[in-house]
Amino acid sequence: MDVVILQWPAEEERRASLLDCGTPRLLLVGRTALPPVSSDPREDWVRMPSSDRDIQARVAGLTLRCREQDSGPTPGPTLSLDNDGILSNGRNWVALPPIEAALVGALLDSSGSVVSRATLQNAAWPDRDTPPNTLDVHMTRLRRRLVPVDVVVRTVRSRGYILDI
Amino acid sequence: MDVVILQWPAEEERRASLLDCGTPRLLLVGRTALPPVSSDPREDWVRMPSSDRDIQARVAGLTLRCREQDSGPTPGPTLSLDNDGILSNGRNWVALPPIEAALVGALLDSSGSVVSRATLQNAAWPDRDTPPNTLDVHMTRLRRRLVPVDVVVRTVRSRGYILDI
DNA sequence: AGATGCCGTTCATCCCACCGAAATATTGGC
DNA sequence: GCCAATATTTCGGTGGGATGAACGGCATCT
Repeated sequence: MDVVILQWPAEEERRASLLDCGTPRLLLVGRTALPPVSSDPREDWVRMPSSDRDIQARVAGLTLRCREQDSGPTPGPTLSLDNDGILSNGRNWVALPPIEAALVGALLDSSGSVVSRATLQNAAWPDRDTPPNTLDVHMTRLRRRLVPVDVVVRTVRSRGYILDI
Repeated sequence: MDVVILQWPAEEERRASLLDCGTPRLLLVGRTALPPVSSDPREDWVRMPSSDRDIQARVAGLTLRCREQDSGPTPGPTLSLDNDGILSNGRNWVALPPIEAALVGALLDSSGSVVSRATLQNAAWPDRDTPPNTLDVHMTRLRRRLVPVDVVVRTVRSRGYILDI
């Protein structure tokens, strides 16, 4: 887990998204900006300008702190899908309708590798076959629903789809 | 729990003893000193010289972080239901009539996962079965009553209900 | 007893999430 | 530019839930 370094307050939105997925981050605080106050142990900041040595030290501290914490009770941002179609990522979650749950299930099973359209069709409609476009439609809907939990489905043209967290 | 401010590396021994008793501390790092690298979330440091504003921000961050951590691994606001049907969330509370209390009880037992309609029916009417719509009506009333205590019951279509805090 | 208020039940109706299909738009490879 | 693959939008149908209203039981208050 690497520390992400970003500008503050310029990259405020990026910071928010990193916070959501629990990525450790170091904010470089502009000369006149107000430093952010956060309770997140995965965040730190330095007032710019600052020596490389100090920045390295902050990064090292952050890394240590995260490692410590990850080895603790919090196993880290895990993506999981339960039997009721609840997909949770960290503290966020969504309820997926049956078909979309089946699709995510198939994508999750082969997490990290591409899943073919045929496999997905089979997972979602085991006992029937559908016009090919149906899958596309459900993919679009699924993608929309996954936005709040910060999960992305990438398409690999003429090969299939793959999950990206 | 107050933050102790001390010089680094001059007060190295004092730092060690504060670390032992878990007191939050902010090290003022001398102009040429090497910054300490620590995994302790109750410690922070600033390179001197530094503005009061920045030091205040560090102290505030440390304080927040400690408070968060002290409140234990359960970060959620304590939601509890007693035997008299009093549901309290922080300093807010409501009195629930017997059936609604039973419903909340069941939802709370499986907090974090979906509770089926069947389970809820069984919790609310253990010795008899009701027309399915009865549950809906009680759910509607329950929701209305839960607004002031800031608790939401989400429905997971054709699966059941889940508590959301 | 009558009045009042809370609770539980049922009924009737309305809303909206989910799904499938078809039409249209966009993208990528050649 | 052309074609194939994929995206997106729209529409209608279906069924699960949500909601409001009405009724009866039961307690408390006057």
